[in-house]
Amino acid sequence: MKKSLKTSKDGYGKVVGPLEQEILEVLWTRGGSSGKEIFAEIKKTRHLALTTVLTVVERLAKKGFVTKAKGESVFIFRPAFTKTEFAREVSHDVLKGIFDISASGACASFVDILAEADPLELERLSALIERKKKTLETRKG
Amino acid sequence: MKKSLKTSKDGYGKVVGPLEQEILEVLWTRGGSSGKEIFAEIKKTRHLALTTVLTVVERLAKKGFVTKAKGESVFIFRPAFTKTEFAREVSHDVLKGIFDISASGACASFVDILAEADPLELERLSALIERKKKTLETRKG
DNA sequence: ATGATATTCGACAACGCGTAGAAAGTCAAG
DNA sequence: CTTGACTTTCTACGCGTTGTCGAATATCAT
Repeated sequence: MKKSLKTSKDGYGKVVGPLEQEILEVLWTRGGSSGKEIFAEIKKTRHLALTTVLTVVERLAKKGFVTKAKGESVFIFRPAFTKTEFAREVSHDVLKGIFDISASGACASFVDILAEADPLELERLSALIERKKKTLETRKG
Repeated sequence: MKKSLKTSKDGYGKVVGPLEQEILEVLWTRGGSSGKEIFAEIKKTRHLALTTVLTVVERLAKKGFVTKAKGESVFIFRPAFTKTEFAREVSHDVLKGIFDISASGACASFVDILAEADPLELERLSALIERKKKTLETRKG
C-alpha cells in the first residue's frame, strides 16, 4: 500500500486538458474533420454545446497542435502531429522537468510503468538504448 | 530544425510550480526546516515576502508533499518523499498520461532525453530493464 | 434579400500558483 | 497581567489555462 502523490493535474492534465485530448484523439482516428464532425464524435460520450468544441479546437489550432484549412465549404482541422510525434514532443518537455528532479527516480518509474502498460515495449526499449549507446560512441569518436 | 510543441506548462509546471519546486529542493538539501529557514534559503536568489514562502510551504503540506510538525518552538517542515521517491511517483502519473497517448513515442523520447541529460544513466536503465524482464518472467512462472 | 449554416467573439467560472498584507495566536520579559 | 516580538493563519488579488457557451457576425445557396 503505497501512498501516492496527487499532482492535481491528474493523468492527462499535464500537457493538454481532457477535452483537448479527447479532440486530438478524435482527429487522430478520424483524420481531417470539420468542426461539426468532431462535435458529433464528442457528443457520443459527452453533452456539450457545439461552440464549446469549436472553441477548444480553435485553441488547439492557435497552439499549433492542429491545423486549420479551408475545405470545400467548411474548415477542416487536422492534427499537426501524429500521435507518436505528439507523445514524443510532449514527453520531451515533461520528462525534462522530471529529470531535473531526479534522473534515477524517473528511470525506475519509467521501467515500472512500461512493464505494466506494455511489457513487450521493454524489448523495444532495450533495442533503443543499445542503438543510442552506439550512436553516442560513434559521435564521440 | 524541429518545430516543438509549446505546452504552456514549461518544464516543471507539469506537477509543481517553480516556487514549489524550489522549496522542495531546499527541503531535500537542508532536511527539516522551519518556515523562516526555508525563507532564508529562498531569499538568497529571490526577493519574496516571508508569507509568500510560508503560504506555498503550507500548500505543499496540504498536498502532502511535505510534513509539518511542531518542533521545540516552531513548526518544522520535512519532505514527505525523498527526491527520488518524488520523481518516481510524479513520473508515474505523468508518464501514464503520456503512455495513454503513445507508448512508443514516449519511449523514444525518454531515451533521447536520458542520453542528453545523463548518458551514464543509460547503463543503469539497461540494467533496470534486464532486472524487470527477469522479474516478469519469474512472476509469470 | 432571406434563411440556414458556419465561424468568430467575448464572457464567465473554476482552478492552480505566485504574491503578500492583515489578523490572530503564542510566549517570554517586565 | 500587559506588552511586544515573533510565529502562524487567513484572506485576497492577479494572472494564466481550460471548460463552458450564447450572441453576434459572416457566408452562401436559393
